[in-house]
Amino acid sequence: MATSARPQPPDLRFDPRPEPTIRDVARQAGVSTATVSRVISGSVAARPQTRARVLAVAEALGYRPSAVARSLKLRTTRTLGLLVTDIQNPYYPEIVRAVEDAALERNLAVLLCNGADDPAREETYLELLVDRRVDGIIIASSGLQERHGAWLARRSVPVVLVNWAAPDLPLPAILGDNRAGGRLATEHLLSLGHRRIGHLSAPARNAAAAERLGGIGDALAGGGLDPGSLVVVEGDGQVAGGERAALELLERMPEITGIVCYNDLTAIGAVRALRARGRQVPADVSIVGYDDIALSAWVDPPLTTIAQRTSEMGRWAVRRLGELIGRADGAASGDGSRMEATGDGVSGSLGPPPVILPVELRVRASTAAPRESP
Amino acid sequence: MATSARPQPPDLRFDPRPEPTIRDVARQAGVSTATVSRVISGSVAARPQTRARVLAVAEALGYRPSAVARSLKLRTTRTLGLLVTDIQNPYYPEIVRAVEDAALERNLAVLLCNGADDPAREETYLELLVDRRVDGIIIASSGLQERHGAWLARRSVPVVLVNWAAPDLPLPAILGDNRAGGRLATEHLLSLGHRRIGHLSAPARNAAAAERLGGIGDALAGGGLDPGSLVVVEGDGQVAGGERAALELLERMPEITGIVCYNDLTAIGAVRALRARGRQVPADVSIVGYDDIALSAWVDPPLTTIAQRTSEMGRWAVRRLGELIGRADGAASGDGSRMEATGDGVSGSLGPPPVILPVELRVRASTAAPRESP
DNA sequence: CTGAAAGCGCTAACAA
DNA sequence: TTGTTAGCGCTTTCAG
Repeated sequence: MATSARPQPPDLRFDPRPEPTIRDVARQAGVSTATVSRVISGSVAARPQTRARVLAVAEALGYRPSAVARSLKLRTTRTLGLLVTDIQNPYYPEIVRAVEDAALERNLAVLLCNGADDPAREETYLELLVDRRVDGIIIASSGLQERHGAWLARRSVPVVLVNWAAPDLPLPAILGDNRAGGRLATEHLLSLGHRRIGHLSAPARNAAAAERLGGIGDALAGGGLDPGSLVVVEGDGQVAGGERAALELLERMPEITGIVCYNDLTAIGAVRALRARGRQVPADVSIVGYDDIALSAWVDPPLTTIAQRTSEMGRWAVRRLGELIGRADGAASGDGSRMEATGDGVSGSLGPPPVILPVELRVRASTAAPRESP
Repeated sequence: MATSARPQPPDLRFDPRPEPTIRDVARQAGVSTATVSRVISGSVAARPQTRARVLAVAEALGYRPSAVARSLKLRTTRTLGLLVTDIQNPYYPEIVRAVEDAALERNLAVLLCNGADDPAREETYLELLVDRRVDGIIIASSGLQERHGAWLARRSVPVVLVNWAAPDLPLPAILGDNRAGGRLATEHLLSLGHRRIGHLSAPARNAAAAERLGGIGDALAGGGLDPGSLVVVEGDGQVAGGERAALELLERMPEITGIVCYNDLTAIGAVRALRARGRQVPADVSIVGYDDIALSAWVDPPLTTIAQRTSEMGRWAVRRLGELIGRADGAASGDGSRMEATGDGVSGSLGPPPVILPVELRVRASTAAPRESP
């Protein structure tokens, strides 16, 4: 048996060999702890001899300064909290990766918090992060304002938003140009000759969904179609919801030839639904996704989609948090990213407008001209 | 412009309103900090009146004890490190989720470390975790022993392994029964009538790959076929590698009707390759994946695959780490999970053998009887 | 039941 | 260049 019934038999415990402290090093090197501290941090020059001795002892002992003690003293933990909606949604690992890369560059650690679509859990995490005195929090969980607006308003830690913006709070935010994305997707279908277009959206509380819908309307109007006639069915941003919604869309609009989806997962669900109803993609119906998650290139057919600059978002968020914290510790310097900010600049008391990143149409194989072009 | 050129204009900084400390509470409540500490932690009973007063003040001030100070004093950070191979590989978010859930239950935080397939980065993280004095480390990154065996051997923190086992180190580990998985996948193909079977594996340094291959051999032998005749092509555990490898497999074995893949990603690549060569799945060739990631149900065709008990692994890892740490703080109690341990028990000096979790064949639509059943 | 005091491991004045 | 000292915010003896 690997799992014994006895609670913690002795051999289960890890040998608690304690880490050497700065005093151990100081003692063995015959200097004061202050000197060790200086040598290790390199903040103040020490006599080469002393320096060498301290370093040697530290090395021999395997001394590693305690970040805990240092945090207490320095009042900074060099740790970021990252709260995401749902780590199992393939979009979020991309953000996580981007944030983590940027953080590691500045040797910040990231406490990952997976909201798992549960407001109570989100709150637990928000408090946990404050308790742990993280230097800043990155929230990639749209709609958090509705659920925790009060907390956000009285927060005691810098917060930046990724992939959404809080409508009523002066929080720095970065997100893709959702309106343009919706428009691009739709224009693509129009240019292929589609005229009977539907939309699979996300729950209305999702601001991005509304924006994208707006963009779709823009494109329709631009193409001389009536935006009011667009049939919209609400999905849930997941495959299952996309499938369900697509089925309904087919009932309500059997003659449909093009579908713009809220995201790639929804699009994948739509493809499944269409197949289940005997329609080919793209031969019978074209489908456009959104986000360009890795997955979208792997499915059959590979999805035409709107690409977001996810890694740029992560990078920006970490950098921005660095500015807010004020500790000018930069492995900073230009990473070559140029970001175009839109917004009227008349931001009232709401602080600078969110940074809006351009999006891009990525044409793959889920779209084609409709069977009978008019 | 959202991003100003001036470095950190004043309005960019976050108002550093400091958190109230235990002394603030003590002062306002007219008691000593010791009393506040006792009331907050509930460790020692206080006079109801005092208690109420302290709680009221704490509430009013929005006092949240500093986990940093507490960590220093208590010599425990209530934080776990989780090192994964690649967060962008959809298998890992499932582990992350499981670990995180289990950790949150015991209110432990998780420092996420994404190795990103980079040994140097892994090492950086290992040291970072030690510096931060995490209470334990979960490593879900197979093959780490080859890269960081020395570090693992002299580690000063409890470590448990998830989804792999270190051959030469006495580290607690939990993983799926890879040999059985390989066997199950193959037996499934055999039972459908397949006789010309190939295998798309992962790099040989991957111990799981070897085990699975062994299982395939077992099944072949059991079915009266010569295991030596199995054609194996090495992929990379990703879609791209699977695609490449499948193409090669087709060249070397054009008459193939069944393919066992190292994992689902490889299987997805194989499906793509087959299609590219004009072969239908499963009509012409059947494909079996491994892992049962969410994705495998969404692709076309939905993958027949081997399911691992990922969330059980995560849960176990956290629990086991709790035992190793010895701090008997349990939101513990039975979570109903029963795990069957195999292994001969003759573990020599290598500690208890790894916990081996059973795996399960999940039949979907990527497998069928071969066209011409013999 | 409560307070005084020491100390977790580190850094930063301030002196020397 | 180096040592002494105080203190970050908390918990925990030890007295009272």
